[in-house]
Amino acid sequence: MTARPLRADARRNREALLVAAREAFLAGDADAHVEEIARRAGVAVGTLYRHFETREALLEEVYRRRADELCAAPAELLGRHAPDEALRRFLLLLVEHAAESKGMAVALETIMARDSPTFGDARTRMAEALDLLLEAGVAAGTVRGDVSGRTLLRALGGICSMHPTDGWTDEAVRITEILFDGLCVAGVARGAAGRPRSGG
Amino acid sequence: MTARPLRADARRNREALLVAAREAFLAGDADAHVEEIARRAGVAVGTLYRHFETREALLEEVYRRRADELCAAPAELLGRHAPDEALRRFLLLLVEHAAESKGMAVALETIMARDSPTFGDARTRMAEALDLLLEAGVAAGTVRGDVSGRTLLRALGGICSMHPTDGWTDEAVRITEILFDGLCVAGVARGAAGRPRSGG
DNA sequence: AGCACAAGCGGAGTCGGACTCAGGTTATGG
DNA sequence: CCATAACCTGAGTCCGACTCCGCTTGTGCT
Repeated sequence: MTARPLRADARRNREALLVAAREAFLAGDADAHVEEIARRAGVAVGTLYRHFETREALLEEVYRRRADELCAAPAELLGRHAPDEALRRFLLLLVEHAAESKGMAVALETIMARDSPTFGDARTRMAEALDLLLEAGVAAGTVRGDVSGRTLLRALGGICSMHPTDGWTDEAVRITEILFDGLCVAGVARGAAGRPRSGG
Repeated sequence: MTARPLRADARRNREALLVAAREAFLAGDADAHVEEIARRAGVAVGTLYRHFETREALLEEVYRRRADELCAAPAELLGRHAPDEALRRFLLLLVEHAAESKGMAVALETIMARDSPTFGDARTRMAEALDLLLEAGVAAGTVRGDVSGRTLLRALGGICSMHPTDGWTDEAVRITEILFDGLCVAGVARGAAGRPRSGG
């Protein structure tokens, strides 16, 4: 149980592997070969497997770290905005991140969509981040209380499972706004972004 | 160019392969082995590969056929309901299909999410089916015109990338209703869920 | 500094699953 | 009922994830 600290070289290698993997995965090559990642990190595959159970475990660690970075946002947003606005901004933040980095899109998609228990951790953190926002909104009476962060996450996952067609970002943002509006309690919805409901 | 008709035995084998693959894939085992599928169809792998370029090509054909079945629904729904109601029913139809069959969920997810050009065809048909409904709604003035079938498809894909947790269906239906409400033009939205839209 | 040794590392080798191809089999048109 | 092209088979190839064990090295102790 008592995990003694890693030896210095081991810690360095572990970090190098994560950096290499992050480069490969977040750069969009979700099926980069382990051999290649190990080579980039300057170690052999054996070393990679000493640090990560499987290829997928490495993938998860990379995505989990990325998710953690994003999960810091809600608390900060809540400090600066009303709950519903904070929620809106966070949703758009995720979508925009996905738009600008194919890797992030794959990451979001993977974390949210996959069945594998492996991603449960990242998924849970992400869902909790959303719950934080949703609950604040419910407490303020501006957001409906019958949708869980987890469910919302799935819808976002779908939206983010993108492929950079021209104009994708616009549509993704639009449908995210629709989703957001639906989450707001009727009549209390903010009018912020000046989004005219276009007729047709 | 002029494809002469398949020999009788070849046609039979091809069909048997599709049946076997459908059983495997739609039953939820999205990574069934080719060997197994061939065995179930009573042929050898070589035969499988004579009919389908790759494993993924077979997968696609199965999913494409399934998608075609579902794509027949919109036209029929439009004949019996107002456009917005038809749209709503179709969205819920997809979600419910996904709920009752893990395989269909995987199918929807795969068709909608994957980057591979392989699924472009099925994706396009599905998007067109949605476009049909959206356009009818726009013409009737009840549905907004700034969201494409393709985009909607993605959001649904996310919602459907489910894993049968208890209560999933309820949440999926709920978030789909939210999405639907958002698609309706303000003030004209049907009253079903009792959630009048705020003017934006 | 020097030593003991557990932690760590390298990389050839195993294993499993998608895919191929040479040779036998069979539908089909004449 | 023959010729032949289409078809089928399944052992073998290829390739990528993962393993294993002998060698190397950081670390704690004297």
